[in-house]
Amino acid sequence: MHEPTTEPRPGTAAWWLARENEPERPRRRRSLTLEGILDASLALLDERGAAALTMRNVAEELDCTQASLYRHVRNREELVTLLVDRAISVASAAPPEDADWAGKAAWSARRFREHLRRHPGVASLLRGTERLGPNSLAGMNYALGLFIGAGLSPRVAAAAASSLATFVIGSVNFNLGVDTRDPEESRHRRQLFRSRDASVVPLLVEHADTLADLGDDEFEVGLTALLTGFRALIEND
Amino acid sequence: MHEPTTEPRPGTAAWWLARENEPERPRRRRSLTLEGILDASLALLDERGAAALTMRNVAEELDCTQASLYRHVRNREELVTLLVDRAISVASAAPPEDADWAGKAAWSARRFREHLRRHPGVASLLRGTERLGPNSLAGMNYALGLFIGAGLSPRVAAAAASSLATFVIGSVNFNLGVDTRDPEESRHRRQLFRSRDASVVPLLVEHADTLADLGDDEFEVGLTALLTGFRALIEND
DNA sequence: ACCTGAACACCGTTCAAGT
DNA sequence: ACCTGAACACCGTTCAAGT
Repeated sequence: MHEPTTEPRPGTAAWWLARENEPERPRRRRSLTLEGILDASLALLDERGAAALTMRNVAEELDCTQASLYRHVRNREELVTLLVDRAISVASAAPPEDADWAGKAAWSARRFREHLRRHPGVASLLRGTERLGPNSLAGMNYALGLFIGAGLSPRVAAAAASSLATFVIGSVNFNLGVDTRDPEESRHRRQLFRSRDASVVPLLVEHADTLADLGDDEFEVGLTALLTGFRALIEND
Repeated sequence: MHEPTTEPRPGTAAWWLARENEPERPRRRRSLTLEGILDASLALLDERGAAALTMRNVAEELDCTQASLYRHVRNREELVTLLVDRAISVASAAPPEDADWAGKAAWSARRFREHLRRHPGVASLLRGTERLGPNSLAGMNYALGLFIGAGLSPRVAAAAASSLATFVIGSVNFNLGVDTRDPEESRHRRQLFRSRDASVVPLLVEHADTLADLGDDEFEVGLTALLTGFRALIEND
């Protein structure tokens, strides 16, 4: 079996593996570093949103040319991959020791969600990307330990951890462009539901008010449902 | 309260509402129609992927200029919004009548997921967009009916329906760029997990093989967990 | 050895000009 | 009244040329 000639896509397992075998790029005395590029990118993302994360803007932030960035990063996609993994690390912190496994999982899920809602730019980059960077893997290892410790088989524990992460990330992205703190949006929603054809979608018309401002309810209901379901899996194992 | 002067973003409740109050664009005898544009876009999406869905390519497919498209669609974003809602309709079909509410929900979720996996382009457009178009609302109404019929309060039923949709969409997008039928990817994953530092992520190293090919397990575990959790919510109501 | 300026091939969007 | 050609202001990426 010989080495594949095609470049692996950033973010894939093959890419992270290939990355390690490359000779480390020599440290420059010059100021431009990968760390610096990621710092600037993250700041840009928080201040001006995901659409503003362009190579030109990053370069401008760092007072260099776009071409210089390609000395530290092969692609924009590679930059995004590294950025996402770094941003994830901020969200992973140890939950309170005295909680049980479900309490710890809920605590981490809520914290991760809050982090993403405070940094919507990061959240929107997170959609659809694989998460195999070192920080992502650390989080995965933690969740796996939690569920195995609770009594799930490794296989089911892995699926459970994955499901939970999928749900948290999905719940953030669902409301992304929508500023839920903006009362206008919920007003428009109510108006939309109310004005539908009652013979086609009767329940939306009837429960328009309830549906209009679900807010965090969706997340909490889904979260407890998942954890309750995991608990049931343990008892039936 | 006067009309807002800012244009609502495509996909928001305000946008769908405003759309209805506009005078319908007169039917042309010319061949170019909104329907035709959406047909061509969907074909493009399936054949060449989400990245190929550009105004230029759509125009080329229809033998017209890019500018002509803007006669039927205000934005690319608007085109995407309409496209997503239309694509959703294909996935919504009536589940078998003899199943209970959980069986019906599971059937629909699996069907929706399969549809999205067969059309990854649609799935990637789906991330992060609001889903308030007529077909999306029909699906929402159906799910709401299912959960209310099962005994949940309208509020909890709405949150449950939302959670389920979030999970299904999230589960597809997680594996997007990754061709899971490609054995190489799972091999690389196993290799990645195995070669991690066992003092940092011991569980990933230990269970590398299990983690490498989770496949559809993640979805099934999450799905049954959610439904089990919903059932528990009913009994405690 | 490193960085730059300038270009290339793309985007979405607009609008005067044609028919 | 409708459609077009051509432009505008952006993208990501590359590379010969400078220092």
